[in-house]
Amino acid sequence: MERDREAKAVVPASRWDELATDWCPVARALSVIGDRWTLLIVRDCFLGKSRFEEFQTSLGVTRHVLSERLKRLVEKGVLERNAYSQRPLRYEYRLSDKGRDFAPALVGLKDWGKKYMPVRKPAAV
Amino acid sequence: MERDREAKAVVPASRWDELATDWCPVARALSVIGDRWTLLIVRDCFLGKSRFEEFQTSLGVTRHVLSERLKRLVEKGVLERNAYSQRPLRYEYRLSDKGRDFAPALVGLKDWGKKYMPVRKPAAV
DNA sequence: ATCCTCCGTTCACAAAAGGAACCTACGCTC
DNA sequence: GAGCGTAGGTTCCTTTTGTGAACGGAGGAT
Repeated sequence: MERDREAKAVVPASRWDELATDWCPVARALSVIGDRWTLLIVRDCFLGKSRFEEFQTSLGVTRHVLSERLKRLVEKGVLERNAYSQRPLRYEYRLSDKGRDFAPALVGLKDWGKKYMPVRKPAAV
Repeated sequence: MERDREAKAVVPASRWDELATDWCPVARALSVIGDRWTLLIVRDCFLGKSRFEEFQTSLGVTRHVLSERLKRLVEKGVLERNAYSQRPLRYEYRLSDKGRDFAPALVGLKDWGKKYMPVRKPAAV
């Protein structure tokens, strides 16, 4: 029996969702992408990754959390979940227009990180 | 006796810190500002807020977490902690240059939030 | 038949956030 | 000088999240 996975909102509500109706657009943006892993998943999508295993090995996030974050991103319309294979029925996650339009914000983060968080190997103590 | 609060790194290391040396500048940026409250604190700073109580009442974050985040932001050089009063010894938190330079990223988030997360009162079910 | 791959789910435990009370140091008022 | 108020935290306990590792299912490859 196919359990009705698609049907219901699977990600439980949390304090996060309170931000979704905040007066401040930054807060509302954070209600969707404002956690460590979510933003990194989106970054990976921009880098062309699209599959569960790709995200998992790239990020080192636990499968549990990855699964939850992907569901949320799909729910919120940032990603789209499409079957890329019918016979072994497999899904991929791709940026929606909403997701692609996140690029400027990501670039802002990238530039700041590049400028203020340089990679330097810590000098031996 | 003045306990040596200033001296030691107070915020314990966490998985977050692993991101600080990531190859990706976005990840490195997230290692500093990549959590819900931190980014909102920074936003408040841009809005002119600077004191513990202001952040606390504005955000509704617990004092515990606020205290930790402020310490981290100071440690990481995003905020500066200055005494604004000597006799009752009180401190304020102000954006550093590094912090102020975060503006473009914040604007990116704001624009995205404004466009894709409009405030709409949920229709009564 | 048996192993392998992909995409998850489940479970027990560790880490972090939430909530409320408490503390310190000073100023103000009575 | 006792008591109240204020700013900036800290401490304690509970609840929520995240981690790590194992398991599952549906099909392919050998």
